[in-house]
Amino acid sequence: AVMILRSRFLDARRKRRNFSKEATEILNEYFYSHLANPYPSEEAKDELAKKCGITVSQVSNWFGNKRIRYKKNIVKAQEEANLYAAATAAAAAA
Amino acid sequence: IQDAMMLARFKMNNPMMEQEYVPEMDHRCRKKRKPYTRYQNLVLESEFNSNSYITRQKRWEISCKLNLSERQIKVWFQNRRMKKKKLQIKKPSTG
DNA sequence: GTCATTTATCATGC
DNA sequence: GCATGATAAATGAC
Repeated sequence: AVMILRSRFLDARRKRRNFSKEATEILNEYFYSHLANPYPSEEAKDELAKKCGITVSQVSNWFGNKRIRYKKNIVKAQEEANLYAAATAAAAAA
Repeated sequence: IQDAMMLARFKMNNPMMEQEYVPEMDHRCRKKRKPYTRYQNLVLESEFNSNSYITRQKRWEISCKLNLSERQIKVWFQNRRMKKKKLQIKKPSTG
């Protein structure tokens, strides 16, 4: 028996509020315009935090989540693309 | 369509997709993150409360008691110290 | 050792 | 019901 009792009942800090549309827009604009290297410097994080009205830690959190979740979607799309690629290759060979 | 172009551009050069161009793929052997139990956290927090830096001896003891590797104990204390620092910056009053 | 990350999980918003 | 922000394990650079 795996009784995984967790000490989450003391985690009242996980109070989360969505960012404003403007902030999300600014962050997304930076992310997609730096897609080849979506790792903002500390200075860039400071500026983004000021523009978005959030903390630098929140900016780091946002980019961390954005990178991993974007990559996951890309991986799924890649599998799909490979599937289609294999099908078209088989069709071409035949 | 448009996704294919974006995908191609993404795969071209991106540090996020290291597995695309790194021959030796050590990233796939990465240990899956597994949350610790309430008891494990209680023991670890208790020890951290007495000392933020754990000794080799106590690390071995706790490792046996909690069925965790010494490396996991070490990493837990490292992360816990970072957490403490972040909390102190957040609320410096009577930290 | 610190510290910015990756990744999974958690907790909430809607 | 997932999207999203925050946190907890785990890795790697330095």
